[in-house]
Amino acid sequence: MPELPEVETVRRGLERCVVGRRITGVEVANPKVLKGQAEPIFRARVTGRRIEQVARRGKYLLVTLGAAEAAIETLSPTADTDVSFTLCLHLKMRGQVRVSDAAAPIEPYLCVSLLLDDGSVIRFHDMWTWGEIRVLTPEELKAVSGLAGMGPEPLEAGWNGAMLAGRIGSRRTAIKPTLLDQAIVAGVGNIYADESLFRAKVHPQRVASSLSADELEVLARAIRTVLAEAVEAGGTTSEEFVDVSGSIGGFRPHVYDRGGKACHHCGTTLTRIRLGGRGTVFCEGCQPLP
DNA sequence: ATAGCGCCCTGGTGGC
DNA sequence: TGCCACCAGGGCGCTA
Repeated sequence: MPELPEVETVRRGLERCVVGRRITGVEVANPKVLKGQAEPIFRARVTGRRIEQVARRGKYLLVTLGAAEAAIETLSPTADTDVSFTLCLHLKMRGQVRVSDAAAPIEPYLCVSLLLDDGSVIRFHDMWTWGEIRVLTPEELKAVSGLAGMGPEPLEAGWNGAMLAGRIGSRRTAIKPTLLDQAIVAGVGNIYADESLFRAKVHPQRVASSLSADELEVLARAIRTVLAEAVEAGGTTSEEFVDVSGSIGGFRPHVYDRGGKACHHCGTTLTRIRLGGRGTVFCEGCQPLP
């Protein structure tokens, strides 16, 4: 569920709370989220390092780690002190990142804790354990397949209809599942694909390559606007998403998860279909097929 | 090359 | 009322 706005909300929270802090300890409660990275490697690469910056690429959180502190270095003999490591996180469907006092009660489904030098703790929770948290070298980071082929950031300068058109090329798939492809546009998931199509008044089953340049321009702008509004609101309102302090977001979708309810714009009952294996909600009144 | 599907996982729900 | 089958869903990797 966490998409670009939710991941960006978490990024901002981490930037505010943990940049400059040093990681003094690691607790792995559920190694499944390490996705095959050996626990001693994870531990050694993280321990003693300073959190330099927190970036986001699509739905990935990328935490840059600085040099290890000499005193702690000796406790981590396998740590490669010459390499700058990146803590690479993906929340997938149910992952949550929280920052709290180390003495605060532990929420359910805790997977990894990173203890910090000011007495706080970063906790990674994931009910489904689909999420990922690994510490990677620059080479390993480049090899992350999802990052390597990722499409443009829709909130950055240069994002427009022509860029979207270039990514879509001659694709014959429906526009909705096309928007979910991270190689087309970074960070859009099921919620914001539906919301963007609704805002752009584009039917989700339109063949992607059949959209005109004008329609793609409107759609590109709709994606940007919807994502920017959701970032501003601190992410979508859902029990499944909270920011680093545990607060839910303020963005309320117009169509997502509202199948069978009235369209906010025209009152038509919203239609729910399955498209590319994903639940899809749209308004037949506002988003007609041409 | 590209599209579609199964897989990972577990809480909530609808049906019997 | 209780139990169980089934559904949701991001992204990777395999298949056709």
